[in-house]
Amino acid sequence: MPDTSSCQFEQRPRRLVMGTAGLQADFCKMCNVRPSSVCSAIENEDIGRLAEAAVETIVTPGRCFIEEGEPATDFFNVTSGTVKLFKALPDGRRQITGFAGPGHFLGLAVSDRYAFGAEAVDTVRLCRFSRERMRVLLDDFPRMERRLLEEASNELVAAQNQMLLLGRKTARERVASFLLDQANHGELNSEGQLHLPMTRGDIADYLGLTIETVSRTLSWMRAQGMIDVGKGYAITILAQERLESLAEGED
Amino acid sequence: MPDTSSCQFEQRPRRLVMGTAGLQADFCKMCNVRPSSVCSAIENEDIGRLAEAAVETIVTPGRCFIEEGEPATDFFNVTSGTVKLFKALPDGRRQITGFAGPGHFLGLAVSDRYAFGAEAVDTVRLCRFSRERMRVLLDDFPRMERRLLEEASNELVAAQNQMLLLGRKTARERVASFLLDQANHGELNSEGQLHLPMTRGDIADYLGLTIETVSRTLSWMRAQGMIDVGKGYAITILAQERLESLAEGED
DNA sequence: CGAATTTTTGATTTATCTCAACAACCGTGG
DNA sequence: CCACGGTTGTTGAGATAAATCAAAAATTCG
Repeated sequence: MPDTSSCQFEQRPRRLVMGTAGLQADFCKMCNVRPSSVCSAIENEDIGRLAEAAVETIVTPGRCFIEEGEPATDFFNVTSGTVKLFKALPDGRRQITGFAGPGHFLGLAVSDRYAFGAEAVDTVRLCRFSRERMRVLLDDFPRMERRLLEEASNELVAAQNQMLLLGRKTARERVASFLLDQANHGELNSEGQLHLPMTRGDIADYLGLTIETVSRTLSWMRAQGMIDVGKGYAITILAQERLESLAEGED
Repeated sequence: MPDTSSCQFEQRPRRLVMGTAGLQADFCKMCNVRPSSVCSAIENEDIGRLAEAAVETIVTPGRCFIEEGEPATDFFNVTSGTVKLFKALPDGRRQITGFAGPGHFLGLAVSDRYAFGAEAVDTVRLCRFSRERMRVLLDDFPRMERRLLEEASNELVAAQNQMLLLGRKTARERVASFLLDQANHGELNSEGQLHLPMTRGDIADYLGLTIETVSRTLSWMRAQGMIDVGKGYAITILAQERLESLAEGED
Protein backbone atom coordinates (compact mmCIF):
# COMPACT_ATOMS: atom_id res chain seq x y z
CA MET A 1 0.00 0.00 0.00
CA PRO A 2 1.45 3.34 -1.02
CA ASP A 3 2.06 5.95 1.62
CA THR A 4 -0.60 8.57 1.09
CA SER A 5 0.06 10.91 3.97
CA SER A 6 -0.58 14.54 3.32
CA CYS A 7 2.49 15.33 5.34
CA GLN A 8 4.71 13.80 2.75
CA PHE A 9 2.75 15.94 0.38
CA GLU A 10 4.20 18.99 2.01
CA GLN A 11 7.68 17.55 1.72
CA ARG A 12 8.47 17.99 5.36
CA PRO A 13 9.92 15.53 7.83
CA ARG A 14 7.37 12.98 8.94
CA ARG A 15 7.98 12.82 12.64
CA LEU A 16 8.24 15.68 15.00
CA VAL A 17 10.66 15.65 17.89
CA MET A 18 9.04 17.05 20.97
CA GLY A 19 10.19 17.72 24.51
CA THR A 20 9.12 15.41 27.33
CA ALA A 21 9.36 17.51 30.48
CA GLY A 22 6.17 18.55 32.29
CA LEU A 23 5.42 22.17 33.06
CA GLN A 24 5.40 24.22 36.25
CA ALA A 25 2.03 24.92 37.86
CA ASP A 26 2.46 28.64 37.22
CA PHE A 27 2.62 27.99 33.51
CA CYS A 28 -0.98 26.82 33.46
CA LYS A 29 -2.09 29.35 36.08
CA MET A 30 -0.88 32.17 33.84
CA CYS A 31 -2.03 30.62 30.59
CA ASN A 32 -4.09 33.07 28.59
CA VAL A 33 -6.17 30.45 26.83
CA ARG A 34 -7.13 28.50 29.94
CA PRO A 35 -10.43 30.35 30.47
CA SER A 36 -11.63 29.38 27.01
CA SER A 37 -10.22 25.87 26.91
CA VAL A 38 -10.90 22.52 28.52
CA CYS A 39 -8.24 23.40 31.09
CA SER A 40 -10.72 25.75 32.76
CA ALA A 41 -12.35 22.62 34.18
CA ILE A 42 -9.46 22.28 36.63
CA GLU A 43 -9.32 24.66 39.58
CA ASN A 44 -6.28 26.64 40.63
CA GLU A 45 -5.64 24.34 43.59
CA ASP A 46 -5.28 21.33 41.29
CA ILE A 47 -3.58 23.10 38.44
CA GLY A 48 -0.25 21.47 39.28
CA ARG A 49 -1.69 18.12 38.21
CA LEU A 50 -2.60 19.57 34.84
CA ALA A 51 0.75 21.29 34.39
CA GLU A 52 2.83 18.22 35.11
CA ALA A 53 0.91 16.25 32.48
CA ALA A 54 1.45 18.89 29.81
CA VAL A 55 4.42 19.37 27.53
CA GLU A 56 4.80 22.60 25.65
CA THR A 57 5.47 22.12 21.97
CA ILE A 58 6.20 24.62 19.23
CA VAL A 59 5.41 23.68 15.65
CA THR A 60 6.80 25.65 12.72
CA PRO A 61 4.57 26.70 9.78
CA GLY A 62 3.72 23.91 7.39
CA ARG A 63 4.83 21.21 9.80
CA CYS A 64 2.51 18.25 10.20
CA PHE A 65 2.12 17.02 13.80
CA ILE A 66 -0.86 14.68 13.55
CA GLU A 67 -0.92 12.20 10.74
CA GLU A 68 -4.15 10.53 9.65
CA GLY A 69 -4.14 6.83 10.45
CA GLU A 70 -1.20 6.92 12.88
CA PRO A 71 -1.65 5.68 16.48
CA ALA A 72 -3.36 8.36 18.54
CA THR A 73 -0.74 8.74 21.25
CA ASP A 74 -1.30 12.37 22.21
CA PHE A 75 -3.91 15.03 22.71
CA PHE A 76 -3.17 18.69 22.10
CA ASN A 77 -4.43 22.03 23.24
CA VAL A 78 -3.65 24.99 20.99
CA THR A 79 -2.31 28.00 22.90
CA SER A 80 -1.36 30.22 19.96
CA GLY A 81 -1.38 30.14 16.20
CA THR A 82 -3.70 28.31 13.79
CA VAL A 83 -3.85 24.64 12.92
CA LYS A 84 -5.51 23.09 9.89
CA LEU A 85 -7.24 19.72 10.28
CA PHE A 86 -7.74 17.65 7.17
CA LYS A 87 -8.61 14.38 5.54
CA ALA A 88 -7.20 13.23 2.22
CA LEU A 89 -7.99 10.78 -0.54
CA PRO A 90 -5.32 8.44 -1.98
CA ASP A 91 -4.93 10.58 -5.12
CA GLY A 92 -4.13 13.69 -3.09
CA ARG A 93 -7.47 15.45 -3.04
CA ARG A 94 -7.74 17.08 0.33
CA GLN A 95 -10.52 18.44 2.50
CA ILE A 96 -9.68 20.73 5.38
CA THR A 97 -12.33 19.93 7.99
CA GLY A 98 -11.55 22.88 10.22
CA PHE A 99 -9.11 25.47 11.47
CA ALA A 100 -8.24 25.29 15.16
CA GLY A 101 -7.09 28.43 16.96
CA PRO A 102 -6.06 29.22 20.56
CA GLY A 103 -8.10 27.28 23.10
CA HIS A 104 -9.05 24.46 20.75
CA PHE A 105 -8.60 20.88 21.83
CA LEU A 106 -7.33 18.35 19.28
CA GLY A 107 -7.47 14.61 19.27
CA LEU A 108 -11.08 13.79 20.03
CA ALA A 109 -11.00 10.42 18.34
CA VAL A 110 -12.55 7.33 19.81
CA SER A 111 -10.41 4.91 17.95
CA ASP A 112 -6.76 4.44 18.84
CA ARG A 113 -5.76 6.03 15.56
CA TYR A 114 -6.14 9.62 14.44
CA ALA A 115 -9.01 10.03 12.01
CA PHE A 116 -7.51 13.20 10.54
CA GLY A 117 -4.22 14.99 10.01
CA ALA A 118 -3.15 18.29 11.56
CA GLU A 119 -0.65 20.81 10.27
CA ALA A 120 0.53 24.18 11.54
CA VAL A 121 -0.66 27.09 9.38
CA ASP A 122 1.59 29.63 11.07
CA THR A 123 3.81 29.15 14.12
CA VAL A 124 1.77 27.13 16.58
CA ARG A 125 2.21 26.64 20.29
CA LEU A 126 0.62 23.54 21.78
CA CYS A 127 0.23 21.80 25.11
CA ARG A 128 0.63 18.10 24.53
CA PHE A 129 -0.87 15.42 26.78
CA SER A 130 -0.21 11.72 26.41
CA ARG A 131 -3.25 9.49 26.10
CA GLU A 132 -2.50 7.80 29.43
CA ARG A 133 -2.05 11.00 31.42
CA MET A 134 -5.16 12.44 29.82
CA ARG A 135 -7.11 9.36 30.88
CA VAL A 136 -5.93 9.80 34.49
CA LEU A 137 -6.83 13.50 34.44
CA LEU A 138 -10.31 12.69 33.15
CA ASP A 139 -10.76 10.05 35.85
CA ASP A 140 -9.71 12.44 38.59
CA PHE A 141 -11.51 15.53 37.26
CA PRO A 142 -14.92 14.64 35.87
CA ARG A 143 -15.60 18.31 35.20
CA MET A 144 -13.00 18.06 32.50
CA GLU A 145 -15.00 15.36 30.77
CA ARG A 146 -18.05 17.62 30.82
CA ARG A 147 -16.00 20.46 29.39
CA LEU A 148 -14.73 18.15 26.67
CA LEU A 149 -18.31 17.21 25.79
CA GLU A 150 -19.12 20.90 25.39
CA GLU A 151 -16.14 21.27 23.11
CA ALA A 152 -17.22 18.26 21.05
CA SER A 153 -20.77 19.58 20.80
CA ASN A 154 -19.51 22.90 19.53
CA GLU A 155 -17.42 21.15 16.93
CA LEU A 156 -20.42 19.11 15.85
CA VAL A 157 -22.47 22.25 15.30
CA ALA A 158 -19.63 23.72 13.25
CA ALA A 159 -19.36 20.48 11.27
CA GLN A 160 -23.08 20.53 10.48
CA ASN A 161 -22.81 24.10 9.23
CA GLN A 162 -19.86 23.10 7.08
CA MET A 163 -21.79 20.17 5.61
CA LEU A 164 -24.57 22.58 4.60
CA LEU A 165 -21.95 24.83 3.04
CA LEU A 166 -20.18 22.04 1.16
CA GLY A 167 -23.30 20.26 0.02
CA ARG A 168 -25.59 23.11 -0.90
CA LYS A 169 -23.94 26.53 -1.13
CA THR A 170 -22.55 28.22 -4.25
CA ALA A 171 -18.94 29.40 -4.44
CA ARG A 172 -19.95 32.98 -3.59
CA GLU A 173 -22.01 31.84 -0.63
CA ARG A 174 -19.14 29.68 0.60
CA VAL A 175 -16.56 32.45 0.48
CA ALA A 176 -18.97 34.90 2.14
CA SER A 177 -19.67 32.39 4.93
CA PHE A 178 -15.96 31.81 5.40
CA LEU A 179 -15.07 35.49 5.68
CA LEU A 180 -17.83 36.10 8.23
CA ASP A 181 -16.79 33.06 10.29
CA GLN A 182 -13.22 34.26 10.34
CA ALA A 183 -14.30 37.76 11.31
CA ASN A 184 -16.47 36.39 14.13
CA HIS A 185 -13.76 34.14 15.47
CA GLY A 186 -12.04 37.22 16.38
CA GLU A 187 -8.79 38.35 14.88
CA LEU A 188 -9.55 41.87 13.61
CA ASN A 189 -6.50 44.11 13.77
CA SER A 190 -6.27 47.81 14.68
CA GLU A 191 -8.11 49.04 11.62
CA GLY A 192 -10.87 46.52 11.08
CA GLN A 193 -8.67 44.32 8.95
CA LEU A 194 -9.08 40.59 9.06
CA HIS A 195 -5.74 38.84 8.88
CA LEU A 196 -6.15 35.39 7.34
CA PRO A 197 -3.21 33.18 8.28
CA MET A 198 -3.98 30.57 5.61
CA THR A 199 -3.21 30.51 1.89
CA ARG A 200 -5.74 30.53 -0.96
CA GLY A 201 -5.02 26.84 -1.33
CA ASP A 202 -6.04 26.21 2.27
CA ILE A 203 -9.21 28.25 1.83
CA ALA A 204 -10.01 26.27 -1.32
CA ASP A 205 -9.46 22.94 0.44
CA TYR A 206 -11.67 24.14 3.30
CA LEU A 207 -14.51 25.33 1.07
CA GLY A 208 -14.43 22.46 -1.41
CA LEU A 209 -13.40 24.78 -4.27
CA THR A 210 -10.29 25.33 -6.39
CA ILE A 211 -7.71 28.03 -5.76
CA GLU A 212 -8.82 29.79 -8.93
CA THR A 213 -12.46 29.92 -7.90
CA VAL A 214 -11.56 31.33 -4.47
CA SER A 215 -9.39 33.96 -6.10
CA ARG A 216 -12.02 34.88 -8.69
CA THR A 217 -14.72 35.08 -6.04
CA LEU A 218 -12.65 37.39 -3.84
CA SER A 219 -11.97 39.57 -6.90
CA TRP A 220 -15.70 39.68 -7.64
CA MET A 221 -16.46 40.70 -4.04
CA ARG A 222 -13.88 43.44 -4.29
CA ALA A 223 -15.41 44.65 -7.57
CA GLN A 224 -18.81 44.68 -5.83
CA GLY A 225 -17.39 46.82 -3.04
CA MET A 226 -18.10 44.18 -0.42
CA ILE A 227 -14.51 43.75 0.70
CA ASP A 228 -11.10 45.29 0.28
CA VAL A 229 -8.23 42.92 -0.39
CA GLY A 230 -5.07 44.38 1.08
CA LYS A 231 -1.48 43.24 0.94
CA GLY A 232 -0.52 39.85 2.23
CA TYR A 233 -3.50 38.13 3.73
CA ALA A 234 -5.38 41.17 5.00
CA ILE A 235 -9.02 41.63 4.09
CA THR A 236 -11.39 44.39 5.15
CA ILE A 237 -15.11 43.70 5.25
CA LEU A 238 -16.86 46.76 3.81
CA ALA A 239 -20.44 45.51 3.55
CA GLN A 240 -21.04 43.00 6.32
CA GLU A 241 -24.79 42.88 5.80
CA ARG A 242 -24.51 42.16 2.10
CA LEU A 243 -22.04 39.38 2.90
CA GLU A 244 -24.41 38.01 5.53
CA SER A 245 -27.37 37.79 3.19
CA LEU A 246 -25.11 36.37 0.50
CA ALA A 247 -23.83 33.72 2.92
CA GLU A 248 -27.39 32.61 3.65
CA GLY A 249 -28.31 32.48 -0.03
CA GLU A 250 -30.72 35.39 0.16
CA ASP A 251 -29.56 36.83 -3.14
CA MET B 1 -39.02 37.22 8.64
CA PRO B 2 -40.67 34.37 6.82
CA ASP B 3 -40.97 31.00 8.45
CA THR B 4 -38.41 28.83 6.75
CA SER B 5 -38.72 25.60 8.67
CA SER B 6 -38.18 22.45 6.71
CA CYS B 7 -41.07 20.93 8.57
CA GLN B 8 -43.50 23.26 6.91
CA PHE B 9 -41.80 22.16 3.74
CA GLU B 10 -43.11 18.68 4.30
CA GLN B 11 -46.57 20.08 4.91
CA ARG B 12 -46.99 18.32 8.20
CA PRO B 13 -48.19 19.64 11.54
CA ARG B 14 -45.52 21.67 13.27
CA ARG B 15 -45.80 20.45 16.82
CA LEU B 16 -45.89 16.94 17.98
CA VAL B 17 -48.01 15.88 20.93
CA MET B 18 -46.12 13.43 23.07
CA GLY B 19 -46.93 11.49 26.21
CA THR B 20 -45.52 12.57 29.57
CA ALA B 21 -45.50 9.43 31.70
CA GLY B 22 -42.20 7.84 32.68
CA LEU B 23 -41.45 4.21 31.97
CA GLN B 24 -41.15 1.13 34.14
CA ALA B 25 -37.65 -0.06 35.03
CA ASP B 26 -38.23 -3.27 33.08
CA PHE B 27 -38.76 -1.30 29.92
CA CYS B 28 -35.14 -0.12 29.97
CA LYS B 29 -33.84 -3.42 31.31
CA MET B 30 -35.34 -5.21 28.31
CA CYS B 31 -34.47 -2.54 25.78
CA ASN B 32 -32.66 -4.05 22.82
CA VAL B 33 -30.70 -0.90 21.97
CA ARG B 34 -29.40 -0.24 25.49
CA PRO B 35 -26.10 -2.09 24.95
CA SER B 36 -25.23 0.12 22.00
CA SER B 37 -26.58 3.38 23.37
CA VAL B 38 -25.67 5.90 26.05
CA CYS B 39 -28.09 4.08 28.36
CA SER B 40 -25.50 1.31 28.76
CA ALA B 41 -23.68 3.71 31.08
CA ILE B 42 -26.31 3.06 33.75
CA GLU B 43 -26.21 -0.26 35.57
CA ASN B 44 -29.18 -2.54 36.11
CA GLU B 45 -29.45 -1.53 39.77
CA ASP B 46 -29.97 2.12 38.82
CA ILE B 47 -31.98 1.51 35.70
CA GLY B 48 -35.17 2.67 37.40
CA ARG B 49 -33.77 6.20 37.52
CA LEU B 50 -33.25 6.12 33.78
CA ALA B 51 -36.65 4.63 33.04
CA GLU B 52 -38.60 7.17 35.08
CA ALA B 53 -36.90 10.00 33.20
CA ALA B 54 -37.77 8.56 29.80
CA VAL B 55 -40.96 8.92 27.81
CA GLU B 56 -41.60 6.61 24.91
CA THR B 57 -42.61 8.42 21.75
CA ILE B 58 -43.65 7.12 18.35
CA VAL B 59 -43.20 9.33 15.32
CA THR B 60 -44.93 8.58 12.02
CA PRO B 61 -43.02 8.73 8.70
CA GLY B 62 -42.33 12.23 7.45
CA ARG B 63 -43.14 13.80 10.80
CA CYS B 64 -40.72 16.45 12.03
CA PHE B 65 -39.98 16.25 15.76
CA ILE B 66 -36.98 18.58 16.12
CA GLU B 67 -37.15 21.93 14.44
CA GLU B 68 -34.00 23.92 13.73
CA GLY B 69 -33.87 27.07 15.86
CA GLU B 70 -36.55 26.03 18.36
CA PRO B 71 -35.74 25.84 22.10
CA ALA B 72 -33.87 22.61 22.84
CA THR B 73 -36.23 21.23 25.48
CA ASP B 74 -35.64 17.52 24.94
CA PHE B 75 -33.06 14.89 24.16
CA PHE B 76 -33.92 11.72 22.28
CA ASN B 77 -32.63 8.22 21.97
CA VAL B 78 -33.69 6.29 18.87
CA THR B 79 -34.90 2.77 19.66
CA SER B 80 -36.18 1.78 16.23
CA GLY B 81 -36.54 3.27 12.76
CA THR B 82 -34.43 5.87 10.98
CA VAL B 83 -34.28 9.62 11.54
CA LYS B 84 -32.89 12.21 9.13
CA LEU B 85 -31.07 15.21 10.59
CA PHE B 86 -30.84 18.30 8.44
CA LYS B 87 -30.07 21.96 8.06
CA ALA B 88 -31.77 24.22 5.55
CA LEU B 89 -31.22 27.54 3.81
CA PRO B 90 -33.96 30.18 3.60
CA ASP B 91 -34.69 29.35 -0.05
CA GLY B 92 -35.35 25.71 0.76
CA ARG B 93 -32.05 24.11 -0.17
CA ARG B 94 -31.48 21.37 2.32
CA GLN B 95 -28.56 19.34 3.55
CA ILE B 96 -29.15 16.14 5.46
CA THR B 97 -26.25 15.97 7.90
CA GLY B 98 -26.86 12.39 8.92
CA PHE B 99 -29.22 9.48 9.37
CA ALA B 100 -29.70 8.26 12.93
CA GLY B 101 -30.74 4.66 13.54
CA PRO B 102 -31.41 2.57 16.67
CA GLY B 103 -29.10 3.46 19.55
CA HIS B 104 -28.33 6.97 18.33
CA PHE B 105 -28.60 9.88 20.70
CA LEU B 106 -30.06 13.16 19.42
CA GLY B 107 -29.86 16.64 20.80
CA LEU B 108 -26.18 17.18 21.46
CA ALA B 109 -26.38 20.94 21.16
CA VAL B 110 -24.59 23.29 23.47
CA SER B 111 -26.85 26.20 22.89
CA ASP B 112 -30.39 26.22 24.25
CA ARG B 113 -31.74 25.92 20.73
CA TYR B 114 -31.54 23.03 18.31
CA ALA B 115 -28.92 23.59 15.63
CA PHE B 116 -30.64 21.17 13.23
CA GLY B 117 -34.00 19.66 12.40
CA ALA B 118 -34.98 16.00 12.71
CA GLU B 119 -37.65 14.10 10.82
CA ALA B 120 -38.77 10.48 10.85
CA VAL B 121 -37.85 8.61 7.65
CA ASP B 122 -40.00 5.58 8.51
CA THR B 123 -41.89 4.86 11.71
CA VAL B 124 -39.56 5.86 14.53
CA ARG B 125 -39.63 4.92 18.20
CA LEU B 126 -37.84 7.26 20.57
CA CYS B 127 -37.08 7.65 24.24
CA ARG B 128 -37.45 11.29 25.14
CA PHE B 129 -35.70 12.96 28.07
CA SER B 130 -36.30 16.52 29.17
CA ARG B 131 -33.27 18.77 29.42
CA GLU B 132 -33.65 19.05 33.19
CA ARG B 133 -33.96 15.34 33.86
CA MET B 134 -31.06 14.65 31.55
CA ARG B 135 -28.96 17.15 33.51
CA VAL B 136 -29.79 15.37 36.77
CA LEU B 137 -28.96 11.98 35.27
CA LEU B 138 -25.62 13.28 34.05
CA ASP B 139 -24.84 14.72 37.48
CA ASP B 140 -25.66 11.44 39.21
CA PHE B 141 -24.08 9.12 36.66
CA PRO B 142 -20.78 10.54 35.38
CA ARG B 143 -20.25 7.39 33.31
CA MET B 144 -23.10 8.58 31.17
CA GLU B 145 -21.23 11.76 30.39
CA ARG B 146 -18.25 9.72 29.29
CA ARG B 147 -20.48 7.57 27.11
CA LEU B 148 -21.97 10.72 25.61
CA LEU B 149 -18.48 11.99 24.80
CA GLU B 150 -17.77 8.74 22.96
CA GLU B 151 -20.98 9.17 21.03
CA ALA B 152 -20.06 12.76 20.13
CA SER B 153 -16.56 11.70 19.07
CA ASN B 154 -18.01 9.04 16.78
CA GLU B 155 -20.32 11.59 15.24
CA LEU B 156 -17.40 13.95 14.71
CA VAL B 157 -15.47 11.28 12.84
CA ALA B 158 -18.54 10.62 10.67
CA ALA B 159 -18.94 14.36 10.07
CA GLN B 160 -15.31 14.67 8.97
CA ASN B 161 -15.77 11.82 6.51
CA GLN B 162 -18.90 13.48 5.18
CA MET B 163 -17.06 16.78 4.72
CA LEU B 164 -14.45 14.98 2.63
CA LEU B 165 -17.25 13.40 0.61
CA LEU B 166 -19.14 16.66 0.07
CA GLY B 167 -16.10 18.79 -0.62
CA ARG B 168 -13.97 16.52 -2.74
CA LYS B 169 -15.71 13.41 -4.06
CA THR B 170 -17.42 12.98 -7.44
CA ALA B 171 -21.05 11.87 -7.72
CA ARG B 172 -20.03 8.25 -8.34
CA GLU B 173 -17.68 8.24 -5.38
CA ARG B 174 -20.38 9.75 -3.17
CA VAL B 175 -23.01 7.19 -4.06
CA ALA B 176 -20.50 4.33 -3.66
CA SER B 177 -19.49 5.64 -0.22
CA PHE B 178 -23.13 5.96 0.78
CA LEU B 179 -24.06 2.42 -0.23
CA LEU B 180 -21.08 0.96 1.63
CA ASP B 181 -21.87 3.01 4.75
CA GLN B 182 -25.44 1.82 4.70
CA ALA B 183 -24.33 -1.77 4.21
CA ASN B 184 -21.88 -1.51 7.11
CA HIS B 185 -24.40 0.06 9.44
CA GLY B 186 -26.09 -3.18 9.27
CA GLU B 187 -29.51 -3.72 7.81
CA LEU B 188 -28.94 -6.50 5.26
CA ASN B 189 -32.04 -8.69 4.88
CA SER B 190 -32.28 -12.43 4.39
CA GLU B 191 -30.74 -12.46 0.92
CA GLY B 192 -27.98 -9.88 1.09
CA GLN B 193 -30.33 -7.07 0.14
CA LEU B 194 -29.82 -3.65 1.58
CA HIS B 195 -33.13 -2.01 2.37
CA LEU B 196 -32.78 1.76 2.18
CA PRO B 197 -35.56 3.41 4.15
CA MET B 198 -35.02 6.84 2.57
CA THR B 199 -36.14 8.25 -0.79
CA ARG B 200 -33.90 9.31 -3.67
CA GLY B 201 -34.55 12.87 -2.59
CA ASP B 202 -33.19 12.15 0.88
CA ILE B 203 -30.12 10.46 -0.58
CA ALA B 204 -29.58 13.47 -2.84
CA ASP B 205 -29.90 15.90 0.08
CA TYR B 206 -27.46 13.78 2.07
CA LEU B 207 -24.86 13.54 -0.70
CA GLY B 208 -25.12 17.14 -1.93
CA LEU B 209 -26.47 16.04 -5.33
CA THR B 210 -29.78 16.23 -7.20
CA ILE B 211 -32.33 13.43 -7.38
CA GLU B 212 -31.56 12.99 -11.08
CA THR B 213 -27.83 12.55 -10.49
CA VAL B 214 -28.43 9.97 -7.76
CA SER B 215 -30.80 8.06 -10.03
CA ARG B 216 -28.45 8.20 -13.00
CA THR B 217 -25.51 7.10 -10.88
CA LEU B 218 -27.41 4.11 -9.50
CA SER B 219 -28.42 3.20 -13.06
CA TRP B 220 -24.79 3.44 -14.14
CA MET B 221 -23.70 1.18 -11.26
CA ARG B 222 -26.36 -1.31 -12.26
CA ALA B 223 -25.16 -1.21 -15.89
CA GLN B 224 -21.63 -1.83 -14.60
CA GLY B 225 -22.83 -4.86 -12.69
CA MET B 226 -21.81 -3.35 -9.36
CA ILE B 227 -25.28 -3.43 -7.83
CA ASP B 228 -28.74 -4.74 -8.45
CA VAL B 229 -31.60 -2.32 -7.91
CA GLY B 230 -34.65 -4.26 -6.80
CA LYS B 231 -38.20 -3.15 -6.19
CA GLY B 232 -38.96 -0.52 -3.64
CA TYR B 233 -35.82 0.56 -1.90
CA ALA B 234 -33.91 -2.71 -2.02
CA ILE B 235 -30.37 -2.78 -3.39
CA THR B 236 -27.96 -5.70 -3.64
CA ILE B 237 -24.24 -5.06 -3.65
CA LEU B 238 -22.71 -7.33 -6.28
CA ALA B 239 -19.14 -6.02 -6.40
CA GLN B 240 -18.22 -4.70 -2.98
CA GLU B 241 -14.51 -4.34 -3.76
CA ARG B 242 -15.14 -2.30 -6.89
CA LEU B 243 -17.47 -0.06 -4.90
CA GLU B 244 -14.83 0.28 -2.20
CA SER B 245 -12.10 1.39 -4.55
CA LEU B 246 -14.57 3.68 -6.30
CA ALA B 247 -15.57 5.23 -2.95
CA GLU B 248 -11.94 6.06 -2.21
CA GLY B 249 -11.36 7.55 -5.64
CA GLU B 250 -8.99 4.83 -6.78
CA ASP B 251 -10.51 4.70 -10.25
C1' DC C 1 -58.28 0.41 -11.48
C1' DG C 2 -56.69 5.22 -11.75
C1' DA C 3 -54.66 9.44 -9.63
C1' DA C 4 -50.74 10.98 -7.40
C1' DT C 5 -46.13 10.47 -6.36
C1' DT C 6 -41.59 8.97 -7.18
C1' DT C 7 -38.12 7.42 -10.21
C1' DT C 8 -35.85 7.06 -14.51
C1' DT C 9 -34.19 8.76 -18.78
C1' DG C 10 -33.15 12.41 -22.26
C1' DA C 11 -31.64 17.13 -23.95
C1' DT C 12 -29.60 21.27 -22.78
C1' DT C 13 -27.45 24.73 -19.78
C1' DT C 14 -24.24 26.36 -16.46
C1' DA C 15 -21.17 26.85 -12.46
C1' DT C 16 -17.05 25.41 -11.52
C1' DC C 17 -12.82 23.03 -12.88
C1' DT C 18 -8.83 22.56 -15.73
C1' DC C 19 -5.17 24.19 -18.30
C1' DA C 20 -2.25 28.04 -19.28
C1' DA C 21 -0.03 32.41 -18.91
C1' DC C 22 1.16 36.21 -16.35
C1' DA C 23 1.73 39.19 -12.22
C1' DA C 24 2.68 39.98 -7.45
C1' DC C 25 5.05 38.84 -3.50
C1' DC C 26 8.86 36.75 -0.45
C1' DG C 27 13.10 35.83 1.18
C1' DT C 28 18.00 35.55 0.06
C1' DG C 29 22.27 37.11 -1.04
C1' DG C 30 25.23 40.01 -3.65
C1' DC D 1 19.20 48.52 -1.86
C1' DC D 2 18.06 45.86 -5.61
C1' DA D 3 18.31 41.64 -8.52
C1' DC D 4 16.91 37.00 -8.57
C1' DG D 5 14.39 32.56 -8.26
C1' DG D 6 10.71 30.40 -6.19
C1' DT D 7 6.31 30.50 -4.51
C1' DT D 8 1.63 32.16 -4.41
C1' DG D 9 -2.06 34.67 -6.44
C1' DT D 10 -4.70 36.50 -10.43
C1' DT D 11 -6.85 36.39 -14.80
C1' DG D 12 -8.32 34.26 -19.25
C1' DA D 13 -10.12 30.60 -22.44
C1' DG D 14 -12.03 26.35 -22.92
C1' DA D 15 -13.73 21.75 -21.07
C1' DT D 16 -16.81 19.16 -18.19
C1' DA D 17 -19.46 17.18 -14.35
C1' DA D 18 -23.49 17.94 -12.54
C1' DA D 19 -27.67 20.91 -12.56
C1' DT D 20 -31.82 22.13 -14.79
C1' DC D 21 -35.69 21.53 -17.63
C1' DA D 22 -38.81 18.22 -19.62
C1' DA D 23 -41.18 14.03 -20.38
C1' DA D 24 -42.00 9.17 -19.93
C1' DA D 25 -42.11 5.07 -16.96
C1' DA D 26 -42.73 2.80 -12.68
C1' DT D 27 -44.62 2.50 -8.24
C1' DT D 28 -47.77 3.44 -4.43
C1' DC D 29 -52.03 3.82 -2.46
C1' DG D 30 -56.82 4.85 -1.95
